Amino acid sequence: MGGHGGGEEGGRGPPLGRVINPRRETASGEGMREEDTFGEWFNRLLLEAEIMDPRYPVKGLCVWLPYGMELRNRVLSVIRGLLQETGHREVLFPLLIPEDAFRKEGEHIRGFEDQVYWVTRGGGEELDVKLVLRPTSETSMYPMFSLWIRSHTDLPLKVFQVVSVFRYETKMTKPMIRMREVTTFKEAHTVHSSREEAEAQVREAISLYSRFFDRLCLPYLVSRRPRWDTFAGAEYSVAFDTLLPDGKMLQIGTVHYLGQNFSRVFDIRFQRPDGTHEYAYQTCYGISERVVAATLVLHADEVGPCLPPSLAPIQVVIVPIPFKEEREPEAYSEEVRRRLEERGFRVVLDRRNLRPGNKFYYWERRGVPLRLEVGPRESSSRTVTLVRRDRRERREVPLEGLPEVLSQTVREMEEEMRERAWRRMEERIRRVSTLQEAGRAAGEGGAVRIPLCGEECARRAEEETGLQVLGEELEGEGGNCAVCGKPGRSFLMGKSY
RNA sequence: GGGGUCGUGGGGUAGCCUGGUCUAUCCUCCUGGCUUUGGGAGCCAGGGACCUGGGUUCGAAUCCCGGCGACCCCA
Repeated sequence: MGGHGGGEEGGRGPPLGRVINPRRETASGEGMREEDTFGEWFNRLLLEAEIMDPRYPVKGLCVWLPYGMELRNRVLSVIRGLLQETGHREVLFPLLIPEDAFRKEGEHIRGFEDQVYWVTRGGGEELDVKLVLRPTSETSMYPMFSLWIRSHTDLPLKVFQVVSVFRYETKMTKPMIRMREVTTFKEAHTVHSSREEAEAQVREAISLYSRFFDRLCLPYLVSRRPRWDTFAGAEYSVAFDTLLPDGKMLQIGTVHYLGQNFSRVFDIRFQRPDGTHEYAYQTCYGISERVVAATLVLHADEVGPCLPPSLAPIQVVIVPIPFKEEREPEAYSEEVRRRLEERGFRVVLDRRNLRPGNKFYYWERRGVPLRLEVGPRESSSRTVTLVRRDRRERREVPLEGLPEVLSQTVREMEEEMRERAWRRMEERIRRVSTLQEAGRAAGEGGAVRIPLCGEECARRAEEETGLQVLGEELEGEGGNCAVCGKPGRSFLMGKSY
């Protein structure tokens, strides 16, 4: 896994350069400690795990550190793979959008104008045409789509890009969760020749994102956002939310059906086989680095994160347990490392001059999912001691066949991490039938499923509970509306980022 | 949008209320040395800080005002 750290020969050693994070006393318990606030805990986790440095001197901007960058890139390669398998092609549009294009779609501009950054000057000169830093790329892409699309044979068009987007957030910013520069915005945009095909694309996107979150071992809830929370310019929006340890819901993905709202104003038309013209039907859908935040936070314990092994920049750390006058473990641990690298595992052999326990903590803070302890005992019996980061149970495994055992362990571990995270989330999402129960359940740090008959009553429910209506579940059991008593459908309510 | 708490070495803090022995505390971290280290944090030495701009004062880490930044609560 070259390139990690400035360690020993071949870059295989641990990072010996600057170690940013401090040592900390650890307490028992899981994840956040009592005295932690979520924000402070998360900042500390990011810095100690060397994922991100939140200390950049501009509000709402952060720095990705090398180790975090590797994690980010692995996450991206998963989503890239899924998109490419389903016929999406990667593109890259400019960061700057001219004012007139940005202002074309009325709803869209109303949704974003309060939070865009303007570029109004070049050197000492005022610009004739003001430019916005994209808050999202519809208005950057769609004028070009209009040029590209002539005929039904040009459709469907399915593209995506991974870029920074900028939003002048007025709320409190939070590293990776609410940023003014979202540095990892994966946005897909598709164009279709019929409403049916475009809505089928919405379903494909939902299934694609579901598979993506499964790969990250993340639990999620899917709901259709209420009208007032629909993406600016869309006909409807479907969103994925997950529950964070502080009891708030985090939106980790959205899928929007745009209908012809944008194609009309950007003049994206195609010619049908019969010679007539029609405006195209569009969708767009996005995820951001918030998925990395969720992955870190939902699989963490009091020491730090536990990365899903298939995504971890370092999958296995080997810690030699030395013995006086005994050189054998060193040679033996080299052999173990070599064998695993030959089989494609991302491995670090930590030969630093530190006590083993010190190294255990060091790698656990960085979320390395698997550890091999190799001492005189293992050396003489040709075995290793395998420790899973999430369970910390020790288990002796013969060197012969170790790669197979590790592959098996990776599968089991991810399955377990996924199930554990799902269980923890579901336990905290109560099904309730009254507003009083909703308020109480949310007060205990969770969210609720509640039957409501429609958006009017959803509004009322928000006002009376102080909670937010996230949306109507796509698949959910109904019941009588908690506000008016008429037959209703399952809505999600909770506190939200 | 409204309210609150707070900015001290890279990280976490003591000191601030009651201005002066603050040449600023402790832990961690970093550097160097020692030690091949006994399955969960070795030992010794050294390095490193009062967010920023103004004001009050003989004197400001400490008091006042603005800015920037962090965290929390409510809508």
